[in-house]
Amino acid sequence: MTDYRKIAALLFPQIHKTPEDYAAQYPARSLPEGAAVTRFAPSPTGFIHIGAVYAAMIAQRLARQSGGVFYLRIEDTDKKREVEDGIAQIVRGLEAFGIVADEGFVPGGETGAYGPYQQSHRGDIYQCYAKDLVERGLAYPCFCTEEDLNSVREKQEAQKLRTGYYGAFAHCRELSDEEIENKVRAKTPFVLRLKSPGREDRRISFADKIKGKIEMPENDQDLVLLKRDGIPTYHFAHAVDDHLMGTTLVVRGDEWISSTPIHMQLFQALGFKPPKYAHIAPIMKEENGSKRKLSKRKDPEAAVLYYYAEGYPAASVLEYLDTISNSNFEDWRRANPAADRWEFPFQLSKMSQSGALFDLNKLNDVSKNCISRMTAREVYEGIASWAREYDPAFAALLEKDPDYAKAILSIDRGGSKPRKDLAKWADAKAYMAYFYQELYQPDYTLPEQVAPADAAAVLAAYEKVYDPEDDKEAWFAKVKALCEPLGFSPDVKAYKKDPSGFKGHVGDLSTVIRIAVTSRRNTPDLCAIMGLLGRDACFQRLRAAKEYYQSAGASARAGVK
RNA sequence: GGCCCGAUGGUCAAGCGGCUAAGACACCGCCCUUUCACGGCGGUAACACGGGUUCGAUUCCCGUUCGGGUCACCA
Repeated sequence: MTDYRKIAALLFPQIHKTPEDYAAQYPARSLPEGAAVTRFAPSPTGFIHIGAVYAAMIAQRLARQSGGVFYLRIEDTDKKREVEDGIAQIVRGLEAFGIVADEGFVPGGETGAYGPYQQSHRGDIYQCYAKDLVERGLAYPCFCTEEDLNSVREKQEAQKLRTGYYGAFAHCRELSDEEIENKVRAKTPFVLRLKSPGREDRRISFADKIKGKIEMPENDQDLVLLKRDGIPTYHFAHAVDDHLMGTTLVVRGDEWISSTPIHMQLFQALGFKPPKYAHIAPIMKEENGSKRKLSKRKDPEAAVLYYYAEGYPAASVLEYLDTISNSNFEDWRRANPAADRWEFPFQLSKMSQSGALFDLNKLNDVSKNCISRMTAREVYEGIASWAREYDPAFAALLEKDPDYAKAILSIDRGGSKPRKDLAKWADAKAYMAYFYQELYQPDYTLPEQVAPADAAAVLAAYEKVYDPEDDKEAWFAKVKALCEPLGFSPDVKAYKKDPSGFKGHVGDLSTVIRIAVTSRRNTPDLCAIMGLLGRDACFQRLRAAKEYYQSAGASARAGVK
């Protein structure tokens, strides 16, 4: 007859607390009815994955929406994969997207009454529950070596049996008290395994909040609870922590679905009420015609830093993620363009069952809309702070005269039909370049239908009438007035009906001026641009272009002869 | 291979027994327009396949195929 208490004491001599002690230390939370306690529980293994932000964002939303708590727990039970500064990277990465936990790890440290929120600091807690399991005959030490395990697996494979440590293959289940005592005394390393009460021929089901009812065979594997070093495995830590911390809803990637039977079993063995689960489908990437999960290793766009470096505003990435998470988000946004995204009534049941391909086009579109809703000041701040890090020279240029930059960004901003030129801060430099002498690179290439000599004539004439004081109407009236004497039609429609007799229309003519001033065929309102550039710069550019076309016209004539 | 999950246009997706099968992004055309952008209008484009159930299947059931996940002393 096995004496479980004796074995437990032998295995965990230093543990004196009991589960009751911890139950008292971490009382149930007093929260309003229906409030969800959710969490984000990453491993500090390097940069934050976009999928992690996605999951964290959903968990946070669910907690906030229900008046609950969202906390950040660090799952650092695998020292091999741990990365230096990992925790700070996570906290900072989330903060960059406005995700700050209510509890657990937050910028500046750790907070909350249910900690520690770092698994490596919870060793005694796990050991205590492990000891309890041993005392109750639900867990046992396993002294098998890696080689033992391998040979078992080979045997199983040869016989085409399910592999793993279960049933009759779980040799250490049968160890006598004496054998255990001897091995422990001899300091033989061991892991602690669950004595699984499950049976493969029985089924277990649970109601996933996203995927609905999922039915699977029970787990009958004697899973490792504590590793050789005494550190818990994910499964065990999950059960203990989420119970003690009062988690009511676990939001996690759907790669965990297949281990949920294990978790249900663990919760039961420990006497805990299991949380609800919401398994979210991963964000996918297309490669060579097939889908696969965005990979941290292979895909730069998996890293949240990528979006940051490209200059996508955090708000854009979040909104993009919102559109993926609930397909009615876009409709809601159209109906509530100015509303805070927190006001959107998010529903887990509206989440997609299968993974969505990451769509850069869509991100760009969402981001353009986001940026178009911002004020010039916000856009300026966004560009400047991005540039400080990724394009210091450009940042310096902007910061030399913030008001000028803001004025540029104000052109056609606001109103019901705002421009949507910028998808990311990195687009700003090209968009603004011609406003800065330091960045300006003249390019006088004309549209095909305009001859250099005509361009020269247009500029020569325009130079004489240009008045920086003109408002938009006066400005355009002058451009129009130039048309007929120079052989252009002031009326685009009339020209299109009958192009004969004209060299072009006002559009062509103003294009000449536009190119002369900005070296661009397409720009926002030219009058506003010239106003910002100032009279000196405008005259200077107008003249330079005119001279260019004059000499080009001359050489063209020379060539013809 | 076992076990799970999934399958509507190029992408994201509405749909939940009877619809000319929404909408968004992308693409194309037209309109507006001094250019662009914005906006408006329109267009190309989809229910993976085979069996059932039913008066009737995109929708329900079963197979097939395909895609994804998982089978660690990693999370």
